[in-house]
Amino acid sequence: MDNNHISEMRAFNRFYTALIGVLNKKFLNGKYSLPELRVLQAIHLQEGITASEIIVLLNMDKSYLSRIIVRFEKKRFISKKTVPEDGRSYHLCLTASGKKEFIKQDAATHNQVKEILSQLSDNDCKTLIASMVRIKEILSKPGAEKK
Amino acid sequence: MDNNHISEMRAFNRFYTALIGVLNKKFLNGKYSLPELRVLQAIHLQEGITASEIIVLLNMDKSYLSRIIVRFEKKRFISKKTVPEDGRSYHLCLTASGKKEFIKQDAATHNQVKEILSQLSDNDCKTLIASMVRIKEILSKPGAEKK
DNA sequence: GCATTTTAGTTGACAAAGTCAACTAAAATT
DNA sequence: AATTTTAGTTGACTTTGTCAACTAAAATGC
Repeated sequence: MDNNHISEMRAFNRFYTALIGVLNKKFLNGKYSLPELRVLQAIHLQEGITASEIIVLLNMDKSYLSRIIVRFEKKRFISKKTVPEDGRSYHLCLTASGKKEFIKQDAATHNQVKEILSQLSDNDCKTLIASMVRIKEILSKPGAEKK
Repeated sequence: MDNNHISEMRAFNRFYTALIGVLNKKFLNGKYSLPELRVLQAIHLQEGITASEIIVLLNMDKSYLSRIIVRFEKKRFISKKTVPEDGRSYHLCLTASGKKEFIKQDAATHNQVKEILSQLSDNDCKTLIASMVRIKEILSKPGAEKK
């Protein structure tokens, strides 16, 4: 096993952590926290998702999630419908205003990434994205991402 | 500007955030927090660094850092020497046991990354690292990482 | 079909992480 | 010499996240 490879990957991890940190700080305009937005996104992507599904999906503490849901309910961004065949759980959906708010936030992140890419030459941009796709592919193969 | 590229980059960000999250959870054996380790690392890499330099380097709140330093001082991991030409600041150094502890922690992360890479074929590993290097290069060019 | 165990979600109490403003003392500026 | 800036500390606070206890419904096992 090549030590240089290990160092390189660690360097990349540091680099990318910092980058994402900056991105997150910028787009988190203070209104919502990252986990909150991820919850909105999860519901947006999968209307009717249940809390326990989100817990697995986002690897989240259930009490933490429960409170996030309560907050969004109070804001009328989320609605709950009891699951007919299971009286313990709820189907979560975005309300119209919840959807609107999510779209708005989502557009903001989109634009932020756009801004980064727009500073690159066409060639760099292509290479960048291709590299990202490759990394994702390689690390998604079985084994690499286990807990 | 290609919307697909933007989506790909966002997908990568989500993917890599999750990966780093898992890594961090694993190696943060509970003993130290991430910022704490980054502080140790900063001092390790640059013996005699001052608090205000760390603040810039790690983009950290000074009160937060101050308390981290106090904790490490109490553990005898860090020593302070006043800067001769500036009575307000201190040169920070790792003590022998501080260094030892840092090395230990550092080895743990190293092994963790090693484990990931060891699950890949030689080819995948090479491609992965090359991709990481390329991403870092491209995004380090002026403009892309500004606050 | 009744007793036990498991699961979904909520709540309370708390710990950890991070921020903000006020402060002290030294250095730099004018 | 007076004023402003800078380094670092401290107090008070908010946000973020965790843990364990709890309720009610569902699934399991005799």
